[in-house]
Amino acid sequence: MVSENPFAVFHSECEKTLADALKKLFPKIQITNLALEKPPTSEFGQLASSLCFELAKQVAEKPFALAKRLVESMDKKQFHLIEYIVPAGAGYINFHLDFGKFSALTIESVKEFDTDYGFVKVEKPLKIIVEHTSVNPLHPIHIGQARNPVLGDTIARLLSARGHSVYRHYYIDDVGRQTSVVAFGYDKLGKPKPDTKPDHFIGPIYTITSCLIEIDRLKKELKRAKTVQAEEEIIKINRELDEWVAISAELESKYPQLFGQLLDKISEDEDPENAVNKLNKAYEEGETKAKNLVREVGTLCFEGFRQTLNRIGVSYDSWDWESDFVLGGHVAEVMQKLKKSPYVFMQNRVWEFNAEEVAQKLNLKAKLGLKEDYKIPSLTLARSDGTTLYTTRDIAYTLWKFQKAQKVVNVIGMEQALAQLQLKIALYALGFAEYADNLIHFAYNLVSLPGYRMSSRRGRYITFDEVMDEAVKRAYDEVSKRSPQLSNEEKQKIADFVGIGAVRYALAEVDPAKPVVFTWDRVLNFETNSAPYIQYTHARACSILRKAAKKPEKPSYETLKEKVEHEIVLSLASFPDAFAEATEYLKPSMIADFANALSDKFNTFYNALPVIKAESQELSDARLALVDVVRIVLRNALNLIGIVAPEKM
RNA sequence: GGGCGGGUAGCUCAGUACGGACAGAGCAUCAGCCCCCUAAGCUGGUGGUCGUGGGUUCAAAUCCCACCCCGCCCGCCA
Repeated sequence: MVSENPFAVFHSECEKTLADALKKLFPKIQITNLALEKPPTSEFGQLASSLCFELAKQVAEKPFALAKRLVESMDKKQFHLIEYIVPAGAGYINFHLDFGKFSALTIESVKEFDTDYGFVKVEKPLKIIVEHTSVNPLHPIHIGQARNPVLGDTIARLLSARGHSVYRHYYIDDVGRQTSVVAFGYDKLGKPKPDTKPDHFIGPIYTITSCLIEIDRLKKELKRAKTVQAEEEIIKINRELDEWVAISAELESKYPQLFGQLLDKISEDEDPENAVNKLNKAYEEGETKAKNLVREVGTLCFEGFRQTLNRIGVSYDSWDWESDFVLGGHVAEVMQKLKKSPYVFMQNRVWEFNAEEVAQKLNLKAKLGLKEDYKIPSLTLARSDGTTLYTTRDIAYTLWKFQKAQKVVNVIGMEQALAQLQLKIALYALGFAEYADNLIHFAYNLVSLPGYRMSSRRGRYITFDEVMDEAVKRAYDEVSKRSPQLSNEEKQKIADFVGIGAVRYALAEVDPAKPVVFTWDRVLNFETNSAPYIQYTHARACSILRKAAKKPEKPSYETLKEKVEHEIVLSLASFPDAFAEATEYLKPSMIADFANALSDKFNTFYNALPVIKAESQELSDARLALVDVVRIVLRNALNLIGIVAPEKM
């Protein structure tokens, strides 16, 4: 007998036994929640019910006495996976597994389902778009942003394994003003060919150009403020100016040649800020020259992004240019529809979307988890020069996504929570309530550097490429230390998946809601609770199987009597539930935790009990089978979070 | 000022959605383990007012209320 979810078989057996007993003793009492949960230690069995505490209130009897009576009334002949049931504590009912049978069920099930074990399918598969990363094409992806592709890709893998049709989209935000800034600088330099990785080449151009324009703007503002003697403003501008001048000095010493070139060229311009705005407007209007220029820079950057992401196992089904939605008229169409709705008004010569009014009229606040007296800020839809703003464009993009999918998950930093809320409310306002309900903002917290926030505008960041390079380098040192006998080529290969795996694990393992301060030793961990630890455990399992050099012929699973063996079996059997929960609640970290916990148990087992040289052939075969299924589950879990499961390391 | 998120061992974090049995790991630190299938490992010790104060409950890290600290957002940026 096999099952795609062995623990669920036990669970439903307990449920039925308990429900039957309840019905027999208290036919009139209705209790819907049987309160079955996993007890803290195996001493209390593998499932327990605290229902007697609740029941006690209704029947005026002590919880423990109730537990005792219920247990006594149970029909032991019906037991299959249950070995025995006991009342315990102050009134718990503890269900103990018959591990002889349960080990057989679990091990056979894992073997049978193999590469698909654990991945229980959803009843109604959906088409789901996961939009993630969507870093602007201005500079290399930095470590602060790197949390996004890792989380996004892992979510996509989870949903896909769950049976959904998943499409990974990258939204190329090429319309924003910043894109025009970098294009402006690039143009000033005479569109140079990159002499390094293209995104690393573009990065400093953006930062320096942005800095020079900012200084120019502030100087002009200062002049204006001085003519009207606005003292407070002058102080404020001066402070800002000081900061930017300091940044420019930093940039000049870092990139002397490039800085000089850009300074010369940009100073030639009377009003660089205005030139950028003009470029931005021309781009939105689809003017050929502007379009070619901006797309050229964007494409260069993306070539670099593709390389970076590919290295960590992240790929996309679609790269969506934001400008296509502007040029294709989708954004204008949305604007038209919104203006026709009663929720858009004119203020200071621009159109504003009254999200607050929509929420009130359509009674959305409770549904969206907002306090009734919270006033949702309005959203400005376009600039006074007619160019569009980010969230407005995102509405058009979102509508497009829903033509292709029933559910959309946007992996976007939590700092954009308000914009995402306004976007959702706009969908309701336009009459697309069903879309709004199926739009999920998967928010994650910021990654900062010790002492300060990463800032691409200020050129303060550590690139994702650097982090991976460093991780692989350190992994190489580790491999050389631990396995000096390997060839250089082998060492390099191992260092690669260990280093990259460590980075991926470190970013996926922490709850996305937590803020993260980046430090090297946080990411480059090769000990317990890291990808290398789990990879090592997998390799150890493979090593035993290799050394045994045979299939288990007649395993006798009843011989697996050690506590740690039972714990392993239980863990394996719980993988399908862990997977389903991780997927339903979009919690990639649960898979990492699961794999780590299973590794802990396996290593304890490895250290304490011989497999190949076990006391008897039956036991040896049973343990061999156990090792094999641990290997399968570790591999499946690692694959789910995009980490290589190596046979040797 | 308002909104959102976070606050658990010296450090990094699980656990909070659905309240349950003495709050779990890792790092650091201390003491041990390669006779044996990979020591990137294992065993044991030290270490906790679960931000604070109330409340609900047989039972609260978990639910409710108030407050404190940190971060983010409230832009004709994205």
